[in-house]
Amino acid sequence: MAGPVPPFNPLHVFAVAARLGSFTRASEELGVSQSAVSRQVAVLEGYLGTRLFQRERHGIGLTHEGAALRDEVGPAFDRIVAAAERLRQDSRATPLRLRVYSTIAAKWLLPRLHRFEAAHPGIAVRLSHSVAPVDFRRDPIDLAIQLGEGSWPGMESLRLMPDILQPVCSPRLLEAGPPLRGPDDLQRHRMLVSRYRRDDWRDWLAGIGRLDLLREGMEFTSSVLTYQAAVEGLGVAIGQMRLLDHDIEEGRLVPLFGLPVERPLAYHVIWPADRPPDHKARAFLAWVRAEAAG
Amino acid sequence: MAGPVPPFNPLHVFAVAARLGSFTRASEELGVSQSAVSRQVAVLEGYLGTRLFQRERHGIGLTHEGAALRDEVGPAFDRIVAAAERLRQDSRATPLRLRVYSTIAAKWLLPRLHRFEAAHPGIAVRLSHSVAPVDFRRDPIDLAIQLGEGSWPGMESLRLMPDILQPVCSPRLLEAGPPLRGPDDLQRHRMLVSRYRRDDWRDWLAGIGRLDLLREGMEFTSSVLTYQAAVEGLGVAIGQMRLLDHDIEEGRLVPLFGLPVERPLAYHVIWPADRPPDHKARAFLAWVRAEAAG
DNA sequence: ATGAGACATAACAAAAACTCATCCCACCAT
DNA sequence: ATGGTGGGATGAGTTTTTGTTATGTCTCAT
Repeated sequence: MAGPVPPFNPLHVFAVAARLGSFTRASEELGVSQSAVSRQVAVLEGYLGTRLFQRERHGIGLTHEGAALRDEVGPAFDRIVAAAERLRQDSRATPLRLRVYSTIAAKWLLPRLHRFEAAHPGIAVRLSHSVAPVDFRRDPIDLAIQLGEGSWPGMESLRLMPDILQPVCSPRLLEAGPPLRGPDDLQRHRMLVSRYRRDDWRDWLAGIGRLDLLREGMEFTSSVLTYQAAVEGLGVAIGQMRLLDHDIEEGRLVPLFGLPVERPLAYHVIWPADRPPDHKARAFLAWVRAEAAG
Repeated sequence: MAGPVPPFNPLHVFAVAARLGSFTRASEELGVSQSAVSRQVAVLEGYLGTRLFQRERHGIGLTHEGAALRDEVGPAFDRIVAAAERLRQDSRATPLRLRVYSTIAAKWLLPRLHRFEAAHPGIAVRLSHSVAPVDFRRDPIDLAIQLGEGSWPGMESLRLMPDILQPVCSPRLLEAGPPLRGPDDLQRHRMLVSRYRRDDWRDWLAGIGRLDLLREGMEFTSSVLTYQAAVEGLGVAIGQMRLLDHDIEEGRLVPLFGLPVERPLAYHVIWPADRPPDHKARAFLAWVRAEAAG
């Protein structure tokens, strides 16, 4: 049963080209360039030592050998493709259910999720959010991302990234508004606050030893809104730096003062200890860890 | 009929592993490392979003999905492999017939022919030699390599490489024998001559303007023997440099005096003008040209 | 406990596949 | 005949896949 195996990708490309009778149309169906098809067929011909197509005036025609090969491999590939596709569909029917904070979803996970989908086209992801801690017995959830110290009773967890605080504002505000050279200057600016993260300003000010600067701020019902307000130049928000890399890279926000403060809490992926992660969950864990690290 | 296609190599590796029930044994059958099999299966599982094997105590077992997939793709791959193999065998049944000088065969072509076979496993090569010019009407030959000026009546040709002459000897002779600092020193050495290339010494000496040094030499019935005599330290041979690169690289021979002389003749591949090269001949032409150039 | 067997994983290297840009060639409409 | 068009081939360079080595983990048998 051993022996040399033929190159399967060229064979498949050949099968498609033979079915359509044209390299160009095969390249369209396969979503690659015409050049790629031409080359793959040439590779196969080199491997087999036979011409499979006659290159003719305006087009191609199968040789005798080519026709014989197509009759054999065409149906076989159809079968393989169908079987794989069926399995992939079945698998997508039971998606991986994630629960995350909406801030994480909007600012961190969604912008990179396309990469996960590309790497694992068979795994569908369903996201849900809530501010309240997840209850795995009640909620139909496989994995959750939560902020915490890393130990939840009856749960296992994987530490993703720390929660690092630093004030941020729009570059326009920094240029055009009252100066923002040091924490003292915050007194001349509006402080933007997220309802569910009221302590962030306190924690940061405590971290730099300037609790005296704590004031009431303008409150929003979610961190996403708060950051959006900062982008719009409405004031200075206290930012979770690991979630804002995109906004900072693209110049919508700038971090202020160079005084980051790391909170004792960190983002973790958690799951119930009595339900070990299945294949999909493990794939997501490996991926999300790499994303958080890189 | 379009749609995304699954990765075929991982599928094939999976089919083998599923049939054998072991990654390690699959790796042996496929001639790759165990690690490669493990990774290919992991790629496929990632693509499909499903576990195909249960990694168990001491070994693996197919999951439900894995078994279903194997039943579909296993036979399909068998069919593809069989069809390709059959074509390849058929094709090898009519080998490419080459006629070359035995020197070219031994010193240049044979040492690199394995690369051609690796690139075109479907093309079998049959070599024959003769000193006399090829007669395509009489000899059952597809392509020949011959020395000449590049134009043969009724034939097409591809220039391969020039014929460059330079004396060579064994490094031992150079060290232990009488000195060989310049052409004059040849008088104190035996000159080795090939019967069919008697003019080589004359041409070289003429090229450096020292025809006065021409003497009788020790004659051998082929260039291969002549070079072998030089390797054994029996004297100084007049070498065709393009054929001796291997011997020189590996220290069996050293070129002398740094005075190469290019003859007006060059090695060409030739074929009858009324029989254009078929697929195999074209493959060989492309390959041999690249080898001669690189 | 200890070592042997079997799969997983990280880091790196090689080979395959692909792309872009450009040719070449046959056909067709001016 | 001339230039446009459709279809395939090819050179050069890049990206993806595939593979390797070395090492780790886990389980079983001694």
